[in-house]
Amino acid sequence: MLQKTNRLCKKKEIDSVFGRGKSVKEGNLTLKAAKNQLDSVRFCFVVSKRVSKTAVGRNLIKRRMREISKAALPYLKPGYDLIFIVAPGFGKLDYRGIAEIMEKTFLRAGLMTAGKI
RNA sequence: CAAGCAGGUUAGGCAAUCGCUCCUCAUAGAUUUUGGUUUAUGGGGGGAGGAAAGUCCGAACACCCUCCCGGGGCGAAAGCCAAGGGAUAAAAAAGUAGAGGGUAAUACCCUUCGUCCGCAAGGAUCGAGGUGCGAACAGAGACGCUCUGAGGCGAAAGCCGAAGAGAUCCCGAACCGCAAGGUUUGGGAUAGAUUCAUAGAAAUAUGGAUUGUGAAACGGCUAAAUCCUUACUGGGCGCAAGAGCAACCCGCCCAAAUUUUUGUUCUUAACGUAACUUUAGGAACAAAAAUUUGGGCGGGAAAAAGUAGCUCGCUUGAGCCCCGCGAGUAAUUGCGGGGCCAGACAAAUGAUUGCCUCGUUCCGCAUUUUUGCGGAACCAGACAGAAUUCGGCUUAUUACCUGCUUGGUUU
RNA sequence: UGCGGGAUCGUCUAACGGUAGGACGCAUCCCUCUGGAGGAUGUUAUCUAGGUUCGAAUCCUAGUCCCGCAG
Repeated sequence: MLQKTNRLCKKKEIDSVFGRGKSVKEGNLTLKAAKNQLDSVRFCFVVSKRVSKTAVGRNLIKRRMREISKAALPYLKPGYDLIFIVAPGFGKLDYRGIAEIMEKTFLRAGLMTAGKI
């Protein structure tokens, strides 16, 4: 689990990222990124009910993405709010598959310099 | 061995690295609510289920409505107000239904009677009293026509019902019309085809039987799943209930500042005077009003808008599990002992690995079959994640165990 | 989390427990030199599974899917 300083929780802030953020799409994953006034990177994960019918399946995807984000945190540029939106078809992937897609997404968005997670 | 019926248990373990949340202790820091609050680090401890699910029921708890009791207060009295407690009686609405029991309570559970289903083990969302719908086809005939109603039966709902009126059908008469038909009027019928017995002079009444049709046939069937009554149960609304604080708004009070007005005192200038007076300006004090700021107290009814700010409720309760001794056929329950109990708030309980068993699939050998042994692969694999809390029900699902029934085969 | 509503032809909708109707579509034909308009004929449906009933779109139970409300 991420620390509280790396979580994006408030509805207002999420709405503002949706409004002014730039989006990058890689496969089934969409990333919305926007600058914030802080030194840290904050994450938010959106997994709709269409991805997985059960709460267990959705929580598993979110937990794995949080772990990958935690591992990637030292390599990322600070000062951004990030929202990951998961599209259907994501539930079949395991940990390594998700990590691969997220790494590609970070590189395409220009948030990461070294390609190591 | 096969098919089936009933009941029960289980829902992996150990370890490594990196993390999250709650409680507690220590250290360091911040801060005038200072044995408080809060931040960081470290030590210790706790951290999903049998269904956490569906939300189909029931309760606890909270608020509201109705009603009852009511400490106390006011009043000459009648009576009025009212903290608080409650659901005996009433209203309304919703539900329940063989009998008896269990429970906080239920549409749940247990025992038992009857009925139905099943060869059986067993099973059923069957069960108060009454009334009532029953198309089409088939059939002679399909719930039996409507209203008033003397009288009778019944605890009630309601039922039976002499007689009369209307309606429909059949038979007939008169009139109108070329005819189809129409109007008026008389009689009969409106539960019954055939047959038997009894009573009777008879009409008829009562009781029984029958072919065929059909789901159902003058005697029943069917209401939790379209009604009424009786008996029983106060009702509604759900923790996004509800409460407090802050903030905001309104009112009052206090303090300070500024402005304006008035009054008093002092002073400057001007007209005039012996002098007071008068006019204009300044300073000080007092009073009033307005505005702003700060503090305190009280309130926020209705409507509209904004903000999902903080805290409590919030997790130990009708608790759950095990053992022993009792009550009871049982569900359940009394006493004693021991053990266990998550509390987040965009929402923790995890991620990546290693090993061990439990399993699953495949292959080979032995065996009549079941099965056993060996090897390989997958390697805890299914359903599934607390959100106010419990008790049921239902649905989803892994691996197994026990008892019983029927049938087959072998001895 | 709690509470509530719904599912009927391709679409929008009706229907006391008793033959599932209508509109717009679609197909064919007529009309016209052709198309449109108009006319005629036809096509296609009760979310799923049990139950109550002689009989279920309707009533009951369970499930699936969709939608709404809360301060």
